[in-house]
Amino acid sequence: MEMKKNNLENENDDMCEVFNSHEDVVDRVRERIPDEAEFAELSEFFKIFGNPTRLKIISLLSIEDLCVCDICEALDLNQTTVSNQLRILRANNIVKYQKEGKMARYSLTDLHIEMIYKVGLEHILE
Amino acid sequence: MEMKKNNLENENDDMCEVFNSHEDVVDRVRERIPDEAEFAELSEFFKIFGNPTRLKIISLLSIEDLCVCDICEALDLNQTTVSNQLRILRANNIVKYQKEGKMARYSLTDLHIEMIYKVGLEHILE
DNA sequence: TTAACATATCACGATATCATGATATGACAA
DNA sequence: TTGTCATATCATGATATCGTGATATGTTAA
Repeated sequence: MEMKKNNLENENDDMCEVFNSHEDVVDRVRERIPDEAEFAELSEFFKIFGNPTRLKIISLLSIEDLCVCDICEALDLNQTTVSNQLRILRANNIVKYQKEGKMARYSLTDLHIEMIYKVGLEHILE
Repeated sequence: MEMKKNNLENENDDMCEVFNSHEDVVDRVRERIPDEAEFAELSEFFKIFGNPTRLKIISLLSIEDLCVCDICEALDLNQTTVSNQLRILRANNIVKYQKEGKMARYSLTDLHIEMIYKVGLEHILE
């Protein structure tokens, strides 16, 4: 049992016992993934895309920059809902805005956002 | 007020009143976004990425295909947790698997998954 | 058979997230 | 300085999601 650890190619490839599962494979992949903090940050980031209201806002802003009341009207949502979701989008660096008098004109932070949205849409449409 | 509806270029571009917000803009973007059902499906899809355990699994599988117990060990997570998350990933068409005797070897469904994961990671790392 | 192992499902209490009503802020016009 | 409009924040109850213990299923070897 102990000997097997040092084999680069494990001949008994179907074996997967609790204290000796494919160790070489496990060690190899473990080194190549991000750390705990990065996974936490990344999941917070993706969580933002997991809400239809926020996706709708992202979808609109991928077409053109808009003020809050235009977003409300285009989506037929009340102002509180939109404003709350915009706050979350802002806090997570997904949208930015520019004040223009009374108005606030929102836009997507960068192209990553649009790419993620579009690849996701492509995926669900097969 | 009523006349303004038909202007292609609205001269008073800063106006944004409740019943007459930039109508041309609103109408234009409203037509170009997905429908309610697609937003619902897309948000369910992205929700999957919004959990660190699932992201870790996706991250591992973007390196190579793995069986359940290797995932458990590489991530130091108990079997129930991994198996439950794999079920969710399967149900959402994010991973697939192949039975090999007692084992189940998991892999990512397609390249969209890897792309979304990697663009997201790029985004948070600036 | 029986045992051991790999994996899956069920049930549950703790926690997080949602949309929204009430209310606040801040800009402009009268 | 008062009113109105655009937007933001706060508080809340309903709902969803999380990780996990207990348990079930299915495969292989003895």
